[in-house]
Amino acid sequence: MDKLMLIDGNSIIYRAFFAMPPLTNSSGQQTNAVYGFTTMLLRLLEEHKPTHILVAFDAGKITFRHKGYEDYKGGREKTPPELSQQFPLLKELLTAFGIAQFELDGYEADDIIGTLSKTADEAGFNVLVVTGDKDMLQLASDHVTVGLTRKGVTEVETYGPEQIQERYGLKPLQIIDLKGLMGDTSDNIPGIPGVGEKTALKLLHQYGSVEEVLAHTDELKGKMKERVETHADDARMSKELATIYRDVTLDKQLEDVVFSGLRAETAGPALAKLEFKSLLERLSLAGEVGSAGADVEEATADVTVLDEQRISELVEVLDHVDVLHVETHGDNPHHAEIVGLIFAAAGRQFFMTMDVLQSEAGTPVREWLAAPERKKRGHDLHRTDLALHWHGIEFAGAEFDVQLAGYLLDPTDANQTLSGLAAKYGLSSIRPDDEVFGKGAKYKVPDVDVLSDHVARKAAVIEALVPVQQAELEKTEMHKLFHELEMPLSRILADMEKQGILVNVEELRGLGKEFEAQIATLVGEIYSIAGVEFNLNSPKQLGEILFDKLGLPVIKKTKTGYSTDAEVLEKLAPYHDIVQNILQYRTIAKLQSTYVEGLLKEISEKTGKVHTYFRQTVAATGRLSSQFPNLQNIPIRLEEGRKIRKVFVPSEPGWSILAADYSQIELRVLADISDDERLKEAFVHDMDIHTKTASDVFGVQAEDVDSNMRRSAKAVNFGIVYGISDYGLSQNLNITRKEAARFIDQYFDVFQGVRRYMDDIVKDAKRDGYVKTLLERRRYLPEINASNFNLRSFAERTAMNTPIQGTAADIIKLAMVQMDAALRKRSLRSRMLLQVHDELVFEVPPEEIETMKELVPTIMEAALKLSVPLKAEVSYGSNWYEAK
DNA sequence: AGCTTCACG
DNA sequence: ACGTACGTGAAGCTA
Repeated sequence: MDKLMLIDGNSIIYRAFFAMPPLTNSSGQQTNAVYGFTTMLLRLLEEHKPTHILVAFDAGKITFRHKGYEDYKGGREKTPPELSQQFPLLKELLTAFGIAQFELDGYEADDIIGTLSKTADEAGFNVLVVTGDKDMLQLASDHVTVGLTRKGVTEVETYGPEQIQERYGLKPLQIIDLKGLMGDTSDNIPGIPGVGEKTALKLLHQYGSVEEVLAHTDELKGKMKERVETHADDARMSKELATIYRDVTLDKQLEDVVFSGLRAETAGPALAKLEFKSLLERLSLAGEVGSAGADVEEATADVTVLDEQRISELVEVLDHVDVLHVETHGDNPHHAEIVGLIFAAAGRQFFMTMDVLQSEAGTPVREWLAAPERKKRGHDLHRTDLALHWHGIEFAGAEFDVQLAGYLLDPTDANQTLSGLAAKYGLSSIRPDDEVFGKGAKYKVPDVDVLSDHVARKAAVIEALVPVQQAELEKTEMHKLFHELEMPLSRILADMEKQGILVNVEELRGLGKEFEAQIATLVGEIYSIAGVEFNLNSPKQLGEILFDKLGLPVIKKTKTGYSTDAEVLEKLAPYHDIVQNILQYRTIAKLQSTYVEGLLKEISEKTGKVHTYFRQTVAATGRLSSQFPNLQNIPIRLEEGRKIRKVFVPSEPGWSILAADYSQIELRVLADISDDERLKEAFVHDMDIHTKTASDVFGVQAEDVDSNMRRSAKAVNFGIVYGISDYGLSQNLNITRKEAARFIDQYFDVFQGVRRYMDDIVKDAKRDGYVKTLLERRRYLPEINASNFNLRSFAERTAMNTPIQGTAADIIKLAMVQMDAALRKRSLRSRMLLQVHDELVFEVPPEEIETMKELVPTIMEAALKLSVPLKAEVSYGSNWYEAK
């Protein structure tokens, strides 16, 4: 049976605030009311196990009740700041718990609760209303129970019609009459002076209602008669004020308040942030994995350290390996050392070092590692794969990676280490690696007993995590995304990285020579103009020269001093010749240090190639990132830098580099998810989207769009994708905020579907606490309801941007999985080498060029069916530069 | 280690 | 009034 719990947020937090002793977190923020509220909430969850929950808050200062009676709640003390500061904390915590909350301008929490309890009652729910306010007893019915807090908030006493009868001798609705007669000083409801609970009850037991009492004043006597007659209007008005309005129009449906248990991956951190340690421990998620926690302790008790003789003990149970963990050292997985391996199998744990694995006796284990049908569960199997590969050991069959699962469950959590995951899921703790091994130069592998114990704990935690995360992935509908996209992709990425891309070193050194000469000239000129030599790479020294010595106007400041970024320098260029030289120096120096010297350092001695590492668990939107070296930011916009691309060449003679990129994928995704007719039509006809936007926004024919209009429209389109703000657009276009705001308004007037999307997605985020992509990838936005304007605005822009950027990321990932399958199926020799967000780069033998020219864009365009076509453009050449 | 700058999508 | 455009990684300087 469905059970709805409706909580009167204001009433409970108020009571909690006054009932709880002051409690402050380490940053000095008082948290006692949130703590009291949460304690009560957790107790209610355990006791009542609701399927639906809503916490209602009062909104705005003026409710419809004030319209008839201006003094309503007049006598009330102003909310103390120590309490009002706690509202945002509570709202943030509720969001993290996955509990819906709601407020509506002009209405009190009572009315929202009254309305929803009625709806739910009619829909056959059992309803529990939780409040500190006796008025709410009027809501009770056969299926609606009212819980009143007693003694602060620690206990809740529940009332149905029977209990109300027992306590007051009244029907639930007569509570309103009771209030009408006796009033309520806390809400400044007058009632009849001199009539308290006792008298009011006596009157009601005799006459039944305020109206009946007033109709029979002749039967009353003396002072009482006089009072009732003089204050008849007060009584009627008081009754009206006390009546909870049960027919508010809400855009809140019962399905919006479904509660499917505390959301473990966000509830834990949110409680930790508030420093509610005792609650963290008693939290149901700790209970949920409590037995797993015990298993961790047990599993680590028995670790067998294998040598060449004893390796057979593991070989015998290889069929039953539950978890594999390879402990590595080093940031770059291509160069990672392997400290040791641990296998959890048949309730035992087996540890070995690399020399054992690589010995003759290790052969069956190596075969097991290489067998794709032998499924592996572990942490960061992508890294494991690469590390083993460079040690001459092949790896296949990754089935469940707890790091990748942790990332999907909360992509913004930077700590996806096992130690972090263990803490988050309330498992037995793992010491941080830094502490066990030491960090940086102090890194040292400890004795084998310490080491094997440490990694055994890791294996045990992985084993405990797998079922918990699997359940969470199912609950959040991300299991398909995980098993069918991210897990397969991790193997594909590893393959691309092992393959690497060949660098023409002579060509790169040649470019380095050219840059070196240019830098020397520029530096000489700059020093001579400045009249002194200084460190050009120091923004501080450069600032002193420009602003103190040469007296140029200060355009912008940074935290630490003058800003000297390119935007500032552009504005300073007219004032002094030195500025242009500095800009040019910056450009070339960047190319030299990052792209010539940086790239040279990353070329593998073994292969002569660069083997980047695509990180699959860092970007909050679902994108990949690239490291060691970053091959996703190789210059292209300026010709000087673009030349760098010439050094990326095919690894076999006669082959070509082929690149295919999506055209306007983010705006096409926006067209699809916003369902904006105009935007969709633009893509159905494959128009130049910026020109089309300009023509629509400025109301001119497409052929009359000049370059300035197109440039503005392009900036607006970018802004839309980023989560538009007038300020951001004004900065980008160098116009005033007002003008930018006008552009945006005009844009939204034309693209009304986009406006609706932007409004709706922010609303959804405020309600759910997260946004998602077309493939159900989630991103939680805990700050979406923050009272701090900056934090909230940032979260709102993120809410707008993430579904767009994230869906585009989903699409190209799908294309990569499908591309990999197609290359295999057709036994093509072409190799996928790089992904650059909306672009895939391959090396292709000559006889496959024609095939790949067709195949790659075809697969990219069909990767996911949208309501607008996707478009991919392909080109190829003898190096990456030529593939344009 | 944190800041500033700048390369990419 | 509030002060930013979304997402990354690398290099060099400063404290």
